[in-house]
Amino acid sequence: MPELPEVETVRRGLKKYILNKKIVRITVLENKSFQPVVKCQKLLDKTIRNLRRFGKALVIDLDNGYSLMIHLRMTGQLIWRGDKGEFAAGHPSENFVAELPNKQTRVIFEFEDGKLFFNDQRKFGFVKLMPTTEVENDAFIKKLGPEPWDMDEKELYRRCQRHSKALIKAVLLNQEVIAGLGNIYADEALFAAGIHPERRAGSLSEREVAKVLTEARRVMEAAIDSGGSTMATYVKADGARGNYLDNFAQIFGKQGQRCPKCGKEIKKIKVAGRGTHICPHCQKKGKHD
DNA sequence: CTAGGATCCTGTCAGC
DNA sequence: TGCTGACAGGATCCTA
Repeated sequence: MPELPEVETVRRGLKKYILNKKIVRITVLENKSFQPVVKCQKLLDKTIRNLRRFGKALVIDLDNGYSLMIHLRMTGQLIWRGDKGEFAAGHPSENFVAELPNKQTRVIFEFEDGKLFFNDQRKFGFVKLMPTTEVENDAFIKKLGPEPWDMDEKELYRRCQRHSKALIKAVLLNQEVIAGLGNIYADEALFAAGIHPERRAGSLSEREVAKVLTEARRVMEAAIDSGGSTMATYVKADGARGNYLDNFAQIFGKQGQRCPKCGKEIKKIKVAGRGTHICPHCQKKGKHD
């Protein structure tokens, strides 16, 4: 998915088009994607009052005391097609420029001046309707760790010590430890910090943990800063996949290419069940400081 | 309690 | 061409 920077890009982009707008029609094409589907008509004639983000979850507050929590998981996308513009973000694919709805479209929210499509190839993502007062009690949101900017390096170090036997990459992917990092930004942050993803979290020094946190913030800030315009460019382009990531990433998806720091070959390995990109020269397993 | 693997689902790609 | 297995920007459930 869509990690924190992409969800933030969705939030900012959608806000321009749907804030204070009324939902005039709702179509659920895949029941699994809207929970609970029997209540979907509660959205009818309701107005969007706020868009919030909790880690990788987007929350849309309505004016009737209800909220929509949207999680894009691996392949979710939110695509706006309106009279006054288009916007697409989430998992990049040809859907960004395709005719919609299509067979990956799960939910359609219609407004007076446009349509919002929730597309999701693998159906892991979902839209969940709940009272606004219940959002912060939602199991996922309740367990969520602090945002990278809301915790200091000592706090992250403490959390690494608590999961001392786990691999550092697994710890960074754990949303209860720190909110928002996914497979791309975990690899990017570890590469930038010069830390091998298979190091045990408890083996990192305070200084190494501080470096990881600093780099995680830096790569995510950079992605958010470039996200909006890059996505807009992407939509207008030919739909060829991957421009955004290819331009942004230093290490992710770059296996076989040369490390930007030392020039040696970037490798792809499996860590914590996920494809993981490293420079074996710059990220050594035994390295301590 | 933690750590690690299987699982949900659709689609694409490499290799035979 | 058709088949097979691996893999995918995530999180949860189950087991040890």
